[in-house]
Amino acid sequence: MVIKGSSGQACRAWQLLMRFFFAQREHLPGWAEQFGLSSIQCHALHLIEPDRPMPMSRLARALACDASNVTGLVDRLESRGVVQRVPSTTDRRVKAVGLTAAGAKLRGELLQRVAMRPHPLSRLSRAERRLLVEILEKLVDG
Amino acid sequence: MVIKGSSGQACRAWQLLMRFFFAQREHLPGWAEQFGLSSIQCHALHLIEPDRPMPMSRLARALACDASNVTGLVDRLESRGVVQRVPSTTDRRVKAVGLTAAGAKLRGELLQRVAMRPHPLSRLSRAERRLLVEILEKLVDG
DNA sequence: TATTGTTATACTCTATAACTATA
DNA sequence: TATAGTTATAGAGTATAACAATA
Repeated sequence: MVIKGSSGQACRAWQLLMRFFFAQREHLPGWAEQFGLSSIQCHALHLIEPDRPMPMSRLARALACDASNVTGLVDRLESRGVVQRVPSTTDRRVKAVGLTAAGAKLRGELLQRVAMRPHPLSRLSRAERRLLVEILEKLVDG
Repeated sequence: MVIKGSSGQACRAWQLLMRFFFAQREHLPGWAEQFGLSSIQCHALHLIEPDRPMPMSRLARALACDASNVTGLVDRLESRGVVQRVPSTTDRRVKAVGLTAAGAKLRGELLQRVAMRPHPLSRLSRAERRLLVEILEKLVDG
């Protein structure tokens, strides 16, 4: 596939990042299923820190989706027993989403499993890894 | 967010790649909408090369989804006027998905736009880009 | 018998619009 | 008036199972 535009290397790097993206997109749902969750549910669970309930509206912003979706998403997570709606004490309109004990446990396992996962990265040298981190930080934060 | 397991740097790199993944996941649908397509439809369109119709079953494998989904996906792409089902001459069971003239044009614009997109990558030095490509190749192919 | 594509069905994710209860 | 969350509705992506046509 030949593409014109930009520098050759930047373009190639971008294509590779896209291939990475679609590879993840294919593998993630199967991976998440280990935990009885969809990939977006995993993402939501990882965003909610233990003992720190997050208002639904903030969760919607963090997930970059409409607030109306969060209702159903949280419904499903709640019926799965991993989160719990807790009313705000300061604003009676607000409901926050907090982890249950089971949710905090599951989230821990999930993060642990993610951390153990990067087998392909372990083939990189120490110097390569350091540089990759530097580059990705520029990419993700910028 | 503190995670135990693996080496610190590999873990950090993996977290960054995941952040990249979810950032893309948020931005891609909006980006694809420019073309009147969903992100998966963009992905499919980019997989089908001009003058090279691809059997539905192969497309399903390439998209890593069940064959039954491809029926609807191709229906929508067909009603959008960018692809066309063409019967195989050698096996009367198979239908291949080929680009229409409009589809080939759209695909070209799409790839062009992707190529022009990597602004964050252009901030990298030449050496950084080269190394990033090397590392990503190991990651994606492995 | 096995494979290709389709249909039927069901669930999740997504958006928009209208509604309620609060602020 | 504006905001937080819900509901109703619609469309797209996903899977499984059953089916017809073909190999």
